[in-house]
Amino acid sequence: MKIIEKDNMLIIEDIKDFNTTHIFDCGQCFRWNKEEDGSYTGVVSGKVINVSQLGTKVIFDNLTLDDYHIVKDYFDLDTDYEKIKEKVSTDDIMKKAIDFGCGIRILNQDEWETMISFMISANNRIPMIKKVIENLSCKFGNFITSYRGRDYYSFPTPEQLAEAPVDKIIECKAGFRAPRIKDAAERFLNERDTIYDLKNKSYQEGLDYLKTYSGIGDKVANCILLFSMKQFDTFPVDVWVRRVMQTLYVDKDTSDKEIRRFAEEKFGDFSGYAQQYLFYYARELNVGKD
DNA sequence: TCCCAGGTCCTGA
DNA sequence: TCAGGACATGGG
Repeated sequence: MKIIEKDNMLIIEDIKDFNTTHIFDCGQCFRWNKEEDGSYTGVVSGKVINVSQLGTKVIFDNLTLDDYHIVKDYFDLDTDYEKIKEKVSTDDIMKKAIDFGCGIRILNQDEWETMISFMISANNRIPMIKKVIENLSCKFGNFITSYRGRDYYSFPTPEQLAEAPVDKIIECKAGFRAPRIKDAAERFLNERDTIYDLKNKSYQEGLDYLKTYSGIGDKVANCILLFSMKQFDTFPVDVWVRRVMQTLYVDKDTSDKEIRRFAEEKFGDFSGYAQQYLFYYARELNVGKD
């Protein structure tokens, strides 16, 4: 892997297991938008970044070498995905799913943003989730900059959402989730340290803590643990994962809890990665629907 | 009009 | 512990 800085761009050559489409469209993040040229623009650590890819060359626009640590951490660039794919390739189904979603990386997202984003995901569609998050950012976040003719705002801080009236959060189309979002923001102000320390705690400890929030159940808690707290031994079960699992692995009437147990036993410490490959595979190919 | 979405909460067995 | 209905919102 070679890193070059040029004209406010960071260019990484010979990158392995990195595919922008698969990374941004596999449902783990909601703030990246595809540009007309096929690149993606999003907000990370309060910075607007554009990512484009040509084979094994990835270009991060609007970024300097001083900020390399931001993308290194966010895109998990130090992790060897060859090893992960090897561990997860336990059967022909997984081999197919990995082949299909090759280049997926599990991003290291901010805990606070991930908590609120997945609370919004409950009983919601991905385009709508993105819209609500965008509305919240425009209304309560800070203006960052204009990029390619579009205005970008930071994700609102806990303070900004704690101060927001519930009816203004409802105006962002958050629906019945609005009071839960406000409650979470108010709690976060006092429990910030506990939350940012969960990545150092056990999976079970994190799960139990997160589920004390109104609006965070098993599925959402597992997504938060996986996508922002480096807990990879978890297997969040949503409608798509339920479908693909019931179609390819277990009986039709298997409960979500049993599916999760089955998968966590099968994939162990790599359950989260397996789940992402399966989710993307199921959703893109409509596995189990109809 | 009805069904459904990266579910959760509440109620009643 | 578990099944079943309610819950905002918008697209198909």
